[in-house]
Amino acid sequence: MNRGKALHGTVGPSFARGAHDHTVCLEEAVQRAEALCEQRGVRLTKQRRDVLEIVWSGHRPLGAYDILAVLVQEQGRKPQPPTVYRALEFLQDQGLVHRVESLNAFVGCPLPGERHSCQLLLCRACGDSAEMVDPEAVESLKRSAGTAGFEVEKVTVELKGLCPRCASDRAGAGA
Amino acid sequence: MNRGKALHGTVGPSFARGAHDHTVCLEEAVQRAEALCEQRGVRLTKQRRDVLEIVWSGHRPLGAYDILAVLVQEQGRKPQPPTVYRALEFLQDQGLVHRVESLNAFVGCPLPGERHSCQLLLCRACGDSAEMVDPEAVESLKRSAGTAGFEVEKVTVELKGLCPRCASDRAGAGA
DNA sequence: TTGCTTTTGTTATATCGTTGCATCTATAAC
DNA sequence: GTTATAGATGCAACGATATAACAAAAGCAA
Repeated sequence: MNRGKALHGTVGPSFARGAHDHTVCLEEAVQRAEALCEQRGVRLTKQRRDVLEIVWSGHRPLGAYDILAVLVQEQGRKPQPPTVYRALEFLQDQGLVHRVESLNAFVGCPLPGERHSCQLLLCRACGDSAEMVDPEAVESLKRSAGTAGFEVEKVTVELKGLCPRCASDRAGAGA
Repeated sequence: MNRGKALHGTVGPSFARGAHDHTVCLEEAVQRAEALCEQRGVRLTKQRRDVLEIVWSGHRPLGAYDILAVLVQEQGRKPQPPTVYRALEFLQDQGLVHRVESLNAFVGCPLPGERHSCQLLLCRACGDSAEMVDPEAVESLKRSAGTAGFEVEKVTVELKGLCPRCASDRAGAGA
């Protein structure tokens, strides 16, 4: 878990730490979600939990229709797009998942409950993502915008590039 | 024009400066585009120039289908989506327009030719946008990502909130 | 002119997201 | 327990965004 961790640098089980036990990773995410929803008096229904688990099945952002496909595969019923989008909306409102604007996709948030604007690292090679917290950058952005008279409400930062693994693979291949 | 201007703070005819002569603004943008394309030996065809002018008809990001609608309205012919997307792709490659990821829309770049990652200010009330340059923030982001072993190739920053005009309108309304 | 490359036209289709309304389910008041 | 209510889900249709594949045309150079 990340509770009590200083909010600077990469957070969550990002590719920065290499391999990890994803079963545990997923379990902890669901437990955090349960605790938060309980605490806030909102309902983490089966649909919502299912969608959360699918999003958390990896660290690669998933499209709404990817999620839908998994739901269809896993269950007898045949949910429609609104089902998925509604669940995602709830999860976003609760800060449990982030929307990745540049991919039209969704990814689990390793820091639910903490008020933060997230900075996402997106690997263009393997598709994996990680969340990073850089308060200085965010402060600088807000300051610059403020100088221009702009009142910032939401900060979206997405960095595209190569994750450590893919970068070294590329280097190793002689590129 | 912005040539020679220090690359820090808002750039272009943003809402930071209030009203401006947009006819001149558009003309200069097209002239910059022509000069750049000439210099690079690429072709700013009629289609591409038309799309550029439509994008630059205001400072509000336009969707591809908005642009398409204007093309249909202005011309006898009836272009199809690929026409617009191809023109937009060209203009993006040449750094003449930016894609606004969080809006699935496109907006003219006031700094073509300069190598920069753009930080966009997006007003949620009036829809207008402005471009800002904050090298410190970008450096900080790259540094943070680098610490995690991530090789940054592209930095996307979009700030949503209220532009000066809309912010003061709101305040004036007693809100 | 001829041949080649680049651009545009055209049709169809893929992908992403929402509206509107009916139905069901959990919760609470009685 | 029954019933009223709000919240959640099911469902059908649709709207918005984006691309694939191939044909035709336009620019350019030998």
